[in-house]
Amino acid sequence: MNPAKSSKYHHGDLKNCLIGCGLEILSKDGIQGLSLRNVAKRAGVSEAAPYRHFKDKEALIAAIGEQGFIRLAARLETVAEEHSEEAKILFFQSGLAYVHFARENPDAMRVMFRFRNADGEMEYPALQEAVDEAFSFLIDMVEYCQHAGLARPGHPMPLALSAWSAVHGLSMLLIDNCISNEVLQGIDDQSLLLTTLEIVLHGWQVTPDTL
Amino acid sequence: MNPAKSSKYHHGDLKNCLIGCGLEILSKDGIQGLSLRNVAKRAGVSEAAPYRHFKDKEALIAAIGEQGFIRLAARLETVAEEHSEEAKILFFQSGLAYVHFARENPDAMRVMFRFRNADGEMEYPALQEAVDEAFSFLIDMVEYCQHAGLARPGHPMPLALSAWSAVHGLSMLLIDNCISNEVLQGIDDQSLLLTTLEIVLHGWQVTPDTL
DNA sequence: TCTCAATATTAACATTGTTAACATAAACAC
DNA sequence: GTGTTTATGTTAACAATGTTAATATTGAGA
Repeated sequence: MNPAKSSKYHHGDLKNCLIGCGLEILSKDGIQGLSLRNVAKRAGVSEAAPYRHFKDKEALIAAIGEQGFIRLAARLETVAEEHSEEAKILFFQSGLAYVHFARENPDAMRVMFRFRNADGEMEYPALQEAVDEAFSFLIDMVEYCQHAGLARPGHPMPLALSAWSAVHGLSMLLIDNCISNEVLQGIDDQSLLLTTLEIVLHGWQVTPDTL
Repeated sequence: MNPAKSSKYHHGDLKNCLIGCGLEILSKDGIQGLSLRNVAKRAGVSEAAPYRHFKDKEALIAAIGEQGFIRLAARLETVAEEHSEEAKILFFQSGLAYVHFARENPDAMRVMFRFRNADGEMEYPALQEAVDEAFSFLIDMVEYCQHAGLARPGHPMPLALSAWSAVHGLSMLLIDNCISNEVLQGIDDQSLLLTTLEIVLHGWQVTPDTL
């Protein structure tokens, strides 16, 4: 009578399986198609099974977001390893990697940045750690550029946030399809991205007293 | 028997009323609290009444997003009128206005940028017009800066998109509370915003052959 | 005044998040 | 091994929500 008696009653690794299934559904049908029941069905368990591993739907989405940050951080790490010899190239390749990740995982990207409440409190410490790791990579890169003379000395934080803002903003505008073909008018978005990065890098050399 | 017989059976301006009520709920309870039934209840009509004015929930949200863009465009227009004498001041004030708008209307902001499908097609022409108006303001500002010698000459589009990316990205990171107090370490976010704008403006002077 | 289109209501249905009550199996004490 | 406990899973039910069908009310124009 039971349709899947061959599989164990206890899944074994349901938690990670649910995260994986959630990611697949997110890629295929977007956030709209991501229901707990869908995820459970894809994982081959009953509709209430996820509640043994996640407090509620938001907690599952947070775990999916965490996975996203881990993958983004890993990608940036790879870039850092491959381009550690030249600060300028590292800067551009990092920015490219960020935007490419966003375009390849648009729904994951939207999910990743949705988990702080109004007080700035983070309810999901694991997600926070994943964010921190990605952010510390950014700070390292800024300091590397400072040592290489590509950026003005001083506190790296404002420089880091300006670069993050630019690549994050461009990523969001691209995945939200806000930059339409009519707007681009023949400019391909690869060169658009390079121009934006170029502008930020050049701007990094300005000293604060310019204001 | 009818609880509100005093009010007319026909509302008169239900469409705009629903948009207004939707905006209020969005500001108060966020996107989570925005259900069609909630909006209808606040407008004092039955749960199915909205369907005489909007195809579905998404269409109502699109109308709310349109309102958001109209308000943003109006705010930028005001800035343009007040600071038309000095390109540099116009640039900074525009950026400040964009980010302040986002921080004052975080949920509206998230809703505004959610309405293009995967093909880049916009299903809501009225929303598209509101976006175009805000974007044309941006182009005007870039050209003004070019004439004032603040930005390199040439196609204004890449410059416009770099600035949009920076202020949009910073807005999103701020309203998503991604820039925590530990990260800021005493840097107030007003100066953070100014630094980012300053970096973009300085970067605008670089010529493309720098690459 | 009569008719019709616009607009609103009520009732119903499917989907979904969530919980309670119960079932199964793995881990562990004896 | 045997029995107990704990972790993990299932089924059934409920409330909230988006949506539609059938119906009612009203305003506008012939």
